[in-house]
Amino acid sequence: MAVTEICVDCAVRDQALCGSLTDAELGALNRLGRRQTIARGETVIWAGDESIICGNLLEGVLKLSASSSDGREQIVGLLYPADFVGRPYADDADFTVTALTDAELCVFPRKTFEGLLEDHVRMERLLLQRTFAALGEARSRMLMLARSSAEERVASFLLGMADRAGSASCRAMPDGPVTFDLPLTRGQVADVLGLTIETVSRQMTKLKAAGVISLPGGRAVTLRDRDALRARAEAAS
Amino acid sequence: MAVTEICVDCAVRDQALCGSLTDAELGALNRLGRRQTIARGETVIWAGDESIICGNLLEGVLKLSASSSDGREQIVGLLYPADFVGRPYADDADFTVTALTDAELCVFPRKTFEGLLEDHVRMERLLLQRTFAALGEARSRMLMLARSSAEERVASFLLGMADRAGSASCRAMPDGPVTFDLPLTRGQVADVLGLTIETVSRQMTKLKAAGVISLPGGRAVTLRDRDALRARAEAAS
DNA sequence: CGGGCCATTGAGAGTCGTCAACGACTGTGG
DNA sequence: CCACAGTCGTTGACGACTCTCAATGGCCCG
Repeated sequence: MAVTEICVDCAVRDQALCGSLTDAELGALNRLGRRQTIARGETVIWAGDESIICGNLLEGVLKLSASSSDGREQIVGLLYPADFVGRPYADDADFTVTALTDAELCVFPRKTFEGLLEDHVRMERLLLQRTFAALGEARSRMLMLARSSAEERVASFLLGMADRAGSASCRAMPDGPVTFDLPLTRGQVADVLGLTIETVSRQMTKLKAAGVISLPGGRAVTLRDRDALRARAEAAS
Repeated sequence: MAVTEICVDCAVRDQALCGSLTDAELGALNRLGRRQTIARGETVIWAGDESIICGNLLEGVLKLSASSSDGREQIVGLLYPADFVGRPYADDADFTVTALTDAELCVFPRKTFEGLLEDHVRMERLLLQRTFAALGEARSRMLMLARSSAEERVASFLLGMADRAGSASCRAMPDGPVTFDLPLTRGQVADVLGLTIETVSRQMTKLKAAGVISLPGGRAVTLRDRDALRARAEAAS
């Protein structure tokens, strides 16, 4: 069977929604979608605009953000490779999607994608499951945003980012020191955690002073004492 | 055609997921589900427990709540009649579901319900759409919880509750004074808004003092000046 | 070398949480 | 019928946490 052009080198083919499709089905997909590269800082979808595209993230990190009329912003979700992007079955996009790093997407016109869902029930079911997972995650974050202190937020954020980075460079020792780069600026971390830049910075230096983490420079972070960090995360998930 | 026993007097039949089914399909449903009544304060689903049931809310108001290990609680969603309850395709329940008023549910064993979804694609699609809607709502609340002041939260909460209550007693004048009963105690309002009882109470009396609302007694609220309330809600959805 | 952007640090102020007291209302039992 | 406890809501005093404003220094790039 001829392999599809687009999908053949897809880095996330078996983790994304398309993993539910057969090779034959992928061939059809190939004709409908296209690759799209995005530079860091570029916005793919604007909240309030017509919901035109859906797709999968292949590479990079995207932010999903909401903002109020007077400019206050909140990042309501981060998207990583293999995550689904977009809002099927709605005329308008709810949130703004912006690239935090250079990124690559595999996109479909929304209507086309809805047709795909209808033709491929397994894919629709997978999307339903993912949407439930995203809903659960969003609700967990509501607890954090509403009830956690700044220290708890920063600590649990670092633990979460370490899990994500750690799985990539999968290490043998689960509790030894880990070093990784945050894909976010302090300002973006603040937008995720519902804090200000200054508060995030202060909490980071506080954790450093306590010997729980190190800040080698740039956006690198080293977790020195994960248990201590977990203790400070308390309320978080 | 013989009408089904359970579904025939269902108050939300055409608004809930079942609205997508034919009469024949409803007949099958009838054998699988059952009615369940819940007293105010009773908990239907405990976070962390096995996810056993799914269903539709027929009557009453339920809260969906998350709590941290040390007891801090946050209401992450409110459920009204015709809303879907439960978490298909997951072994454990993510959140606790508790009745705020006496309530009535139409429930199915989770596995049974998953089978229903597979057999009735239109229902599955409807559930997907609702889940996306719930996700959007949860994310909007994240903005509120992270960035709004106490006054903004209370004002937008009152506007939201008025919309909900107002549609029931559908009035001709869209901006005249409305009176309605909150189905929540001050403590529960605080849990929804991520505040404390005292702060909610103070904001309410502040709005009353400003002539924006009245508090006739009990849990009744009268909106006197909706525009002023909207102005104070600002950042909210 | 100068201009941005980013991160850190300090000082001060404001909002909201905590603790506490009190009144209204309800249901219970003597 | 009344004392009583329990729940709910309000109000006050106080303090802590976080935001705001401001200054500084590092780093990268033109």
